[in-house]
Amino acid sequence: MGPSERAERLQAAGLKVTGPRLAILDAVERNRNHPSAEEIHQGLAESHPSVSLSTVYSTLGTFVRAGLVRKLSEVDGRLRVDGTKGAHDHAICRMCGVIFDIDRDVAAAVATPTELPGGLAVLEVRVEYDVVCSNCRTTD
Amino acid sequence: MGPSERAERLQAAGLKVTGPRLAILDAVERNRNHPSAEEIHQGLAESHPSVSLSTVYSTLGTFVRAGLVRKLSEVDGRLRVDGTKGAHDHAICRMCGVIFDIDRDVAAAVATPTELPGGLAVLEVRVEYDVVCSNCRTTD
DNA sequence: GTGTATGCAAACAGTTTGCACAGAC
DNA sequence: GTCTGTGCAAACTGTTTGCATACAC
Repeated sequence: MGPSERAERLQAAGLKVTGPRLAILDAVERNRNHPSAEEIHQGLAESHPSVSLSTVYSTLGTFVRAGLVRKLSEVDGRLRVDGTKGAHDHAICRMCGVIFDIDRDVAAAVATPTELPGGLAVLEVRVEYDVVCSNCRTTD
Repeated sequence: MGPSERAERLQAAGLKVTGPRLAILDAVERNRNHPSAEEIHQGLAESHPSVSLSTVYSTLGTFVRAGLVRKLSEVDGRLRVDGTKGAHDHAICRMCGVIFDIDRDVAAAVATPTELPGGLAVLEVRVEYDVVCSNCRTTD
C-alpha cells in the first residue's frame, strides 16, 4: 500500500492528512500483533522521533471513531488496536498474552442475531478464545 | 444463601474464612451488575466500613484464582467481576455501558472447538455483544 | 504459635487534559 | 487566515506493592 493511498483514505474519512497520522496508520496496519499505544509509539521512535505518545493516543482515538482501526478491550486492560480489515475474532494465550487472529469461518458457527431478549439491538458480535498456544504448551 | 454456606464454599476452595471475604463474596454474588472493585468497596461502606479498597482488590484476585467469581475484561478497562454461576455471555450497551447477561442457548449457536489452527488449545470461549439497550434507543 | 489476610500509604502504569505553537486546508 | 492537530508537562484513575498489625487455624 503506497503512502498516497493512505492519504486518500484519511481524506475519505474526513481527516486532515498529517505526518503523524500517516505514520501511525502505517504502524498500526503493518503491525499484525495488535499493538498497544506504547508499542506504536516505540515503533515510530526511529522514523518519526518527534511524534509524542499523547499524539499517538489522540490519533488512535480519532482513527477508532472514524472506523479506520478497531479497538480491542481484551487482556491486560491496555488499549490495543487492530488494523486488520474484515471480521475476525481473537484468541488470547492465557500464559503469554499473545493475541492471535482467528478467521471466524474456520472456528465457530456464530449466529449473529440482530436483536437479543430485552430489546437489545446488536451492533457487533465479538468472540474471544482463551487458549494456550503451542509454544507455551511445549515449554511447560 | 446463608452465611454458613458461603463459609463452607470458602473452605472448600481452600481459603481461610474471614469477615472481609464473606462480605466481599456476598457483595459480588448479590450485585448482578458486574460491579467494579470500587463499586464493591462502596457497597461495603455501611456494613463493613473498615474493609479497605486494597483488600477488595486482593480478595477479588484470590476469588478469581480460586474460580469463585469470573473476571470480565470488557469495556472501560476497569476490573469487573461476575458472581453468576454457569456459562453465559455478555452484552454491553455502547451508549451507557451497562452489561447484560445473555444466556448462551438463547442467543447464538457457538460451536466450541477444543483446538484452533496453529495448535491453540481452547480453554474457554467468550462471546460479547455490542448493543444499544432499549433505554438508550428510546431516549435518543 | 504460625502463617496468611488485612489496612494503610505510597508507588506505579496507562491514559487524559490544558495550553501554547505549528501546520493543513 | 482559520481552525484543527501536535507536543509537552502535569493531572488523573485504577491497580499494585511494602510493610506492620491482626486474625484464622
